Amino acid sequence: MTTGRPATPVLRGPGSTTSRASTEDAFLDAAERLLISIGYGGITTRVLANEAGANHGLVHYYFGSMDNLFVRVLERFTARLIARQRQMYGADIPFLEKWRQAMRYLDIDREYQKVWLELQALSWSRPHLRERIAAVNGQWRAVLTEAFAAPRDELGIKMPLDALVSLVMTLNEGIILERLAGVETGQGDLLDWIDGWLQRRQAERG
Amino acid sequence: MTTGRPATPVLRGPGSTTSRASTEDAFLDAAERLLISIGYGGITTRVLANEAGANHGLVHYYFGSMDNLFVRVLERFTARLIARQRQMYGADIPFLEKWRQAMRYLDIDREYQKVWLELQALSWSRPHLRERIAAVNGQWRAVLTEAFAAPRDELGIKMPLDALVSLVMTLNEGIILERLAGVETGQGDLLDWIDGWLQRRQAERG
DNA sequence: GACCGTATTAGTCAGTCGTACAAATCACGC
DNA sequence: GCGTGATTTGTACGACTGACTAATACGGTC
Repeated sequence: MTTGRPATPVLRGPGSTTSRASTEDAFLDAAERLLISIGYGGITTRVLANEAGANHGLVHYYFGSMDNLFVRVLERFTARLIARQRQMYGADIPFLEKWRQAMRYLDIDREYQKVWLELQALSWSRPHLRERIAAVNGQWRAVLTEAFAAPRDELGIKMPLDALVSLVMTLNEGIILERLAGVETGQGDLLDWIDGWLQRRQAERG
Repeated sequence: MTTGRPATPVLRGPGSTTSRASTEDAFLDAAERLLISIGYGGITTRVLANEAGANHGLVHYYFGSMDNLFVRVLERFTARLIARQRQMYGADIPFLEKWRQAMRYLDIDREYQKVWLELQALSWSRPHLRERIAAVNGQWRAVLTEAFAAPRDELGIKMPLDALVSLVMTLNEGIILERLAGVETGQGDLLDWIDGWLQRRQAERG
């Protein structure tokens, strides 16, 4: 498990809400692990509290509802990966290298992807969650829009930027969805072809 | 609701299992409607039986488990749409027309898509369902592989067929996933660009 | 009309659920 | 060392769950 942080005791600062942060984090860490392993359907207040090593009554005391806690897990996890992704795309290396790194991340980040899709599935039946889930989608879209604007010109891609970003977004989401269902047929062929296409373009243009 | 069939009383044939089929269908129809409207998480034997107008004990009598019933819903629904899709792709019209019809279906079939993704989400935490869900994915893949083999040659697409099919599959799945979360940004631009690209190719080659 | 197997019903079972809440505990300023 | 408010605990509640069972209704066959 690369994502869960140890429940390090936090140095108590002045004021009143001292250990609150660490307990909240224990819940968020536990929920993250459980979303990855058993999905939201199997998470009850008692199961979650047991995993977090805390009392189940605290879930409502701190978060009000399980839904709210779940969304906080996604938002915290997303912030980590968005920052990493922005840094990667901002590096001063050829675009082809960035693309390859992004495809490696697509392979590595399966735990985040599970959390993201679990929460999406939850939002299908919980309309009040839709907005916050869509916001996460929007953040990823913003990262890709920034990252692909310049390479699009350099590689001479005629497709409008919005269309290109949607192509990459849906490609990623489709691959994630299939992999979660245990399907990987043809994905390697497709990603290999894209890699070759980028190589050729870079050789011609760059 | 365009998908649910009315619970027409079936003419009792000889033998013993006479009205069994109609009761089973009532459950499958009800489950289909409920998967679309509230998702699998909200469906219990009693809710389902109420929607089907039957006794909740019959769920186990007929299907053994809710999971099994859910998968039968998906398989029945898939069979309907696979047949329609094969017929459409088999017609003697230009490929561009077929593609446009497929994109119309992608817009119309949201109820099926909801059922499909609900069942995929269920399979994430139920390993024993994975195989049957993956089989549905395989059926769609087979349809696309047949449908795109000839057009690929005619339009002079260099990408390997498996890669091309994965591109179309993941594109579709990504669009479905985003739409379920209420996100449609850029999809129109992308589909318009693809349409234009196909027009140009057809004009040059066809 | 008696018979038989399937279809159907109502009801029971042992659990689990989210939520609420009073009591206990804790940290900390004074 | 006491008061105070935040934090944590244990317990209880009513509702609900999937699974199961025994009894009954029914439809067709002799």
